[in-house]
Amino acid sequence: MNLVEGKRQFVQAWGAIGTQWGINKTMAQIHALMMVSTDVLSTEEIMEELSISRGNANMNLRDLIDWGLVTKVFKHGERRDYFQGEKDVWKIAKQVAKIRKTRELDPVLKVLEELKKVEPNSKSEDVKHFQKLVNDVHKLANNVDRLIEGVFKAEESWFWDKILKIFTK
Amino acid sequence: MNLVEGKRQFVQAWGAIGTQWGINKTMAQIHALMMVSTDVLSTEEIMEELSISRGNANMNLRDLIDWGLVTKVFKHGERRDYFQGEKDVWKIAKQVAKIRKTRELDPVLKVLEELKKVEPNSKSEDVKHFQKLVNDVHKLANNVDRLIEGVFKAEESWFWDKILKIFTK
DNA sequence: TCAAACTTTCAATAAATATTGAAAGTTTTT
DNA sequence: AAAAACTTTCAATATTTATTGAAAGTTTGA
Repeated sequence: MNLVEGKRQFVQAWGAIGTQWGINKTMAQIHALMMVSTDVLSTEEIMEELSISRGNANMNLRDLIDWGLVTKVFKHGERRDYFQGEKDVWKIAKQVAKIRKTRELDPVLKVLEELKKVEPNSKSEDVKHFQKLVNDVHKLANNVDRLIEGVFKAEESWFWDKILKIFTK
Repeated sequence: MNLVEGKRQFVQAWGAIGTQWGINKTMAQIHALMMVSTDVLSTEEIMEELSISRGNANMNLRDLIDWGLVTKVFKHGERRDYFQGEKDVWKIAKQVAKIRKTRELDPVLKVLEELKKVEPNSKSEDVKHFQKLVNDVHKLANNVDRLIEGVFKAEESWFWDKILKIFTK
C-alpha cells in the first residue's frame, strides 16, 4: 500500500469510529487529516481533501478548537488561517476523556445526587431496590471519574506500566 | 422526590447518556426501565411505560439480548414472553465494554495492522511520520484492549482497590 | 386442524443530525 | 473609504437513523 492510499484509509477509519462514539464524522475526519499531515492546513485544503463545504469545515474546526485538539496558527505575512492538530496520540486520548467527562459524566453524577433524595427513610422494598441501584451507579461513575482523573495526572509510560503490572503478574 | 418520579428521571437520564455514546435512546431506556424494576417485564408493559410501538420494543429487546444485558424468562403457564434485565451495574459495565471492544476496537486493530504495511522501507520523512502515527495509535488501542481484558478478569473490589491505590499514594 | 395469542419483520414515515452555500461579518490593504 | 481577502453564521436542505404499525409468522390449546 502506498502513502496516499494509507492516509485515505486512516481518515476513513477514524471517521467511522467517531460516528460510533457519538462524534460527528466530519469532525473526526478533519482531525484524522491533521494527524496524518506533517504540515498545517488551511480551510481550503481541508474542504478540498474531504470534499466538504466551507461552512461545514469552519464549524467543525471550531468544535475541534473547543475540544482543545486543534489550534489556529498564523503564517508570517499571510492573511489566511491555518490549523494545527495535536499529534500526540496519548494527549489526544487524555483530552477527549477529559472533555467527555466534564460534559457528560459530571451532569450524570449531579442527577444521581438528586435521585439519592428519593424517599430516603422508606422501608419499602421497591424504594430500597431503587436506592441500591442509584448508589451502585453512583459508585461506578465515581470510580470511572477517579480513573480518568488519575490518568490525567499520570505520565504515559508510568501509567501504563502500573496498570499492566496489575494484570501480568 | 417520590419513587415514581425518581424512576422516570433515571430512565430519561440513562436514555440521554446512551444517545451521546452512540447507543439508541430506546435501547438505553428499556434497559434503564429493567434496572429500576424489581420484577420482570412483558413487551406490553414496556410499550406502555415508554410509549413506544410494539416493533420498536421488540427490536430493541432483541438488541439488548444480543448485547447480553437482557434475558427472556418464561412464566409457568403463561404464553407471553417476559424479560429480565441484568441488575448488577458492574457486570453491565463489563459487558458493554466487552461487546464494544469486539465490535469496534478489534476491527480498528485490523485496519492498523494493514496500515503498517505502507511503504515499510521508505526513508521519506512523510512516510516515517505516518508510520509513527499508525504505530502510536496501535499501541494505544492495544493498551485499551489489555486494560479492558484485565477488567474482565478482575473482581470488582479487587480491581478498583488496585487502581485507586495507584492514584492515592 | 383451526383459531387465538402472541412475536417478528420490514417498508413507509418521522425525527434527529449533519451539511450546504449564500449572505453577513471582519480585517487588511490600497 | 472602498475594495479585496478572508471567516463566520444560519436557514434551507439532505442524509442518516429511529420508529411505527400492519401484515406475516409462530406456537399453543381446544
